[in-house]
Amino acid sequence: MTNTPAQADEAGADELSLDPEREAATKAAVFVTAERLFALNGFQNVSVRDITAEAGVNLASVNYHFGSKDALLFEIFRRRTAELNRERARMLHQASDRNDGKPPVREILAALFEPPLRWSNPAHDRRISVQFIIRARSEGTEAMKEVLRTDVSHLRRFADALIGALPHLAREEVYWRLHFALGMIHNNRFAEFDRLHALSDGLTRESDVDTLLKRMIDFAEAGFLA
Amino acid sequence: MTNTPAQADEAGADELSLDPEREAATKAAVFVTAERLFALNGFQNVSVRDITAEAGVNLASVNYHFGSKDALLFEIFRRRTAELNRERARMLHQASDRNDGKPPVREILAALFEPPLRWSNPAHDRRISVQFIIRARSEGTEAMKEVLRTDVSHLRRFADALIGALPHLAREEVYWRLHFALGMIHNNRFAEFDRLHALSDGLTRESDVDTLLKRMIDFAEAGFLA
DNA sequence: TCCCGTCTCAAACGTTTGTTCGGGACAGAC
DNA sequence: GTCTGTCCCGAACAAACGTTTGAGACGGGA
Repeated sequence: MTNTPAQADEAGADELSLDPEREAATKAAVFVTAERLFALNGFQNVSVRDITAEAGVNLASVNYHFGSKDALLFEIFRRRTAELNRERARMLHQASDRNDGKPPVREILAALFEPPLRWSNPAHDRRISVQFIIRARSEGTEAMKEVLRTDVSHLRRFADALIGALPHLAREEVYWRLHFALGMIHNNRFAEFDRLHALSDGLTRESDVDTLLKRMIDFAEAGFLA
Repeated sequence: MTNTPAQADEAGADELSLDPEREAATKAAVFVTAERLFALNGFQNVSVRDITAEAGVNLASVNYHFGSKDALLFEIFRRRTAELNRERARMLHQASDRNDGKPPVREILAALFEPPLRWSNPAHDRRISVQFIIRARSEGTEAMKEVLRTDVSHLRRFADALIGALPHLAREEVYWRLHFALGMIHNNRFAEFDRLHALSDGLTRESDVDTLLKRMIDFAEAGFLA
């Protein structure tokens, strides 16, 4: 019973506490390496051996520190989505403060689009995290999809804010348009940008994040105000 | 050398010819069963044994008729995307004829959205095919992604038509907005609808395809005309 | 010094995977 | 009848997979 700290760790650290100081260097190395490989190559195309080999740790480290491969995947998923939702909520809160509790559509969309888009900047550390989150939406474990299906608490405030900003629209209509706007984000994958690049004969460039953000907000705002 | 018809078949039937009469019943059974299982459970989560067991054929049938599991996947992908592109091109052509070669944005978007959306109707046979195609975009083989990245010939006519309908817009802008509109389609997955359903407390219903189509076109048209 | 909890290690386990093999059934041509 | 090509079958193969095991290294507290 001495060689199973994964379950004890789960019970102890209820909150998402990283504590880089105290945490074992091996566990952190597995975490970041796994996130990168999963994001780049897909969940099923990366084996535990690939992770541990690239991280320079022992094969058994994954099961020792995380319990299983799926549990490792789920922990990365939980931490990154929590960070993203926190940042989005922070921006929405600021927008609400700036507008006496009634932010306009444009600022609500900015709070929704800007965090993942800014993180997608090639210079940004979290570029990989965004790709991981997007991938989880289609390739995720059943546990992940269960969360994605049922846990919509982070979207409630955005839906309510949009309903408040569009009082003339039926609530049903607002939900659908939020659904469409979210789809625009999930389409921000490597392959989709490559297709766009090929279609436009190199006219479109991915690098300019601020311009892309403005384009997305313009498009979605017009859709909401239609 | 007698037991390898897969390669000879590839050379012989250059075009996508099904010929249900002449084609072996086993091959057709493998094809439709594989498509359904792949679409429902994901490419990597379905084994050759799952397919052959459910289809009621021998395990070796996949390799005998298609060469390999990946080749089977690719053949399904090629046939279904070809059918989808053909239907879209047909609708765009009709819209062009109706408008003296200059169809408006709304009809172009209808040609883009309507085929996959109408096929997604629960009553429609091709519901599975649409899910397969959507899945190929994120879980596909490297061969599929290569096609998705480079082969954009089917989108050329849509991009040109949109540029013609929006002469005041910069070409670059049109390409980006087409990219956004396509993202709205790819978001039409089971899990995404479930999330929308949970978020709206059951206010939104998936079943009504015509209403959804109108909503999507309204949203995207406003984005293009912004 | 001894003990104990934490962590790492090489090695192996059992399962599942895609693929291949040889044989045989069946039908049409000669 | 004999041959030939097509197709199906059970059986096996080698590889890769996630996971488990038992032992050992290390360090702080008694």
